[in-house]
Amino acid sequence: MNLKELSDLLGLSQTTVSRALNGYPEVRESTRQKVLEAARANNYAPNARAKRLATGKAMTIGHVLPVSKKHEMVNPIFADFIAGAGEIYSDNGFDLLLSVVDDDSEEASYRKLVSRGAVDGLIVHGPKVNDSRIALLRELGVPFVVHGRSTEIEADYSWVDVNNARSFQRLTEFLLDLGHRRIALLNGLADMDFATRRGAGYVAALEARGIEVDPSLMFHDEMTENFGFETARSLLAQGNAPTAFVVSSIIPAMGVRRAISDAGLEMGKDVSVVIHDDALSYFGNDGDEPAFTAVRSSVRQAGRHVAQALIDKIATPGAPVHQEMLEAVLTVGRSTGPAPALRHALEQEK
Amino acid sequence: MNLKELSDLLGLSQTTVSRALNGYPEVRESTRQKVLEAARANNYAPNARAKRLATGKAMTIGHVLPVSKKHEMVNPIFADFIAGAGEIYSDNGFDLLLSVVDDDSEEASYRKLVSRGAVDGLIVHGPKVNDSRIALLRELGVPFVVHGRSTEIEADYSWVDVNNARSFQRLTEFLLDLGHRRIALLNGLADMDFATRRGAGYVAALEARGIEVDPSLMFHDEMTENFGFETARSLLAQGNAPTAFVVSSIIPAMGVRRAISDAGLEMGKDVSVVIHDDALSYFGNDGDEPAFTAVRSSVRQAGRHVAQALIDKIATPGAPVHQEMLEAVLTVGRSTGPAPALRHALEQEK
DNA sequence: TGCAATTTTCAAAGCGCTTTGGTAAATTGG
DNA sequence: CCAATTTACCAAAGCGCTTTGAAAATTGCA
Repeated sequence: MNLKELSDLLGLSQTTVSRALNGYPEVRESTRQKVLEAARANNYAPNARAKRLATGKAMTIGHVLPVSKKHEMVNPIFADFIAGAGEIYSDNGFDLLLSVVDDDSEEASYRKLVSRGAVDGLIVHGPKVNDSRIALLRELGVPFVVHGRSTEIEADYSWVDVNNARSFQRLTEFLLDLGHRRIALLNGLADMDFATRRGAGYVAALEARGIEVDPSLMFHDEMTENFGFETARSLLAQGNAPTAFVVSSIIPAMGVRRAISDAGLEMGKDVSVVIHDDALSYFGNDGDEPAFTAVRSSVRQAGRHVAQALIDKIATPGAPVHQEMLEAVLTVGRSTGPAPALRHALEQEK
Repeated sequence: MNLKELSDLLGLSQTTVSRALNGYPEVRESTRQKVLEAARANNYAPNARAKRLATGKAMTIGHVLPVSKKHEMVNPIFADFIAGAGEIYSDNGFDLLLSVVDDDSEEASYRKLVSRGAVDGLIVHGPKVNDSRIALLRELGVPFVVHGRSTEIEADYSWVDVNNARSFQRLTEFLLDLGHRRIALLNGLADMDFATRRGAGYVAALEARGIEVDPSLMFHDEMTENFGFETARSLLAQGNAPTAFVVSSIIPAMGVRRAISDAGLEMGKDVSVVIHDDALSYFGNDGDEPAFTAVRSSVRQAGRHVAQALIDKIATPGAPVHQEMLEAVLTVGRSTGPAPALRHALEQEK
């Protein structure tokens, strides 16, 4: 059923039917009711392809998911982020176009999406330091919002981020307060902007206490369970092992926990672990006593905020950029305790 | 830049330019080259909205991601599946439309997507037993492929699935061969079709050995890490605890492992664990000695197959249904060993 | 009752492509 | 060399909507 058929059926013009359906005022209320009912009865929905051509709007937001052929790695936070963003799109009548591309053709993909007119706006995922996509999208003149930020980019652009530096400084300080001095950092890939900021927070906390930063305790990699496991295993096997770990995601933290128990040690007693927790739906790190001490910031919530910001931007092209810092709260769980040296001292006291 | 501008620029008609770009034969090769070069130089790409209206094709595949407001749970395999499917779409010029909907309005969402003409085909995720979506999509007359199957549905429809029953029978037999007799099953939600089949495989293995099935050892829930942890913890704390676990996904298996080590036990020695491994990119359970003994079947690969099947179906409407069973291979890892009783007997022998 | 103002409806143009049904120009065959 | 093809190109229609500009119907007020 198309508009012509529906209007013939009603004995009205296409104009009137279209206006009735789209809520325009210049149509009598009784007519509108008739139209709406006929549309429902005949299961009519305006053809999206025609509507988009006629209005010049795609009513679609693009997300580009770069997939490295090398590692075959998909960012595990992606699904939760998309779920959050998608809720907002649904509520606002937007479609979500997901473009899965090889990571070396990511820019071409953005370019194509825009020149084809397939999207009204784009989300930038996983910005790197000095990310070239930001300049590209500004040049293309398409509305976009970045999930995260990109250091070294001067230009104003819209973003939604968490305070990674402060969070990691806070996590590190927490460990320092417990007497830990050798603290390992398991971070994301070195070129990711968030990893840079997290590293800076970690370093700042150590330096503020006059503790020398040991580069051999800082690791960058894809945040897999295996990365956590292998790194922690080799660290724990060596002399002068760290007594604590700061881990960028709950997934490598699973690996760290595995390495700790494999080594016959106890997490929260012999070795402490703190993490950044994205509040992934299948890894609830919550309740009265979460497994891990963590700064938590729901990536799903971030998805909602990013989506809303982009929709607003599309609706109001002239508006100033949207820059929003989400809070990450520090919650103490069972994965942390006094450093062994300090613990012995405390026990002595009694 | 649109087609009219480009053809004016070239001094050719829109017809000729369109044909040159779309590879039709009735255009001189030298002309085609000129057109292609001008298109490239001017960064021209045909407007997707106009093209879709003109051709009557959306060149878009729809995926519906139902998100339960209750559990706020997103299926963790979704991202990897989408990554696989998306590769195929990109290679074939299709877009991927992802619709995130509340799980009680899922059917309405399919209906709308089709009547709007927004998609040429649909993927059905996570089929339940006797899933109503299959009848709906047949009625709507839209091409679709199911990832999984739906028991009790008589009609022919296209699907790509793994042999869940056989896999779980095999996993259970493997444990039985090691002398385990009390074996717990941590399964997905009871109404999911895959969970039913897996449960059946587990039961079949036990019954074939004349071992009574104990319903108090069978659990159904969302496959979160916490589900694995809580279930295993309470089981291990009670008298007559199981000596082995069959777990439907690596994620709850992480929780089981945590519960085992929290109980001061050793996985692979005191307690054995076998899993279904979807080969999620961030949980590599591979290498010479995988952490878990598992039947593995890459969900990303499944995504590729499902996508290809759907594209074929769209290209050839009259073709017979595509029904494909993917193989899951059993790989032995470090999470399994002889049942304690059997182990003691073996040690005695020496 | 009559006429201007207002409300309601309509015909037709336009969105940017593809595709049908042509027409010249170039090529071929006898 | 000329008719019959074949090749290379074009004008215009059509995809199903929205929206502009105009007409018809209704209302208000003198």
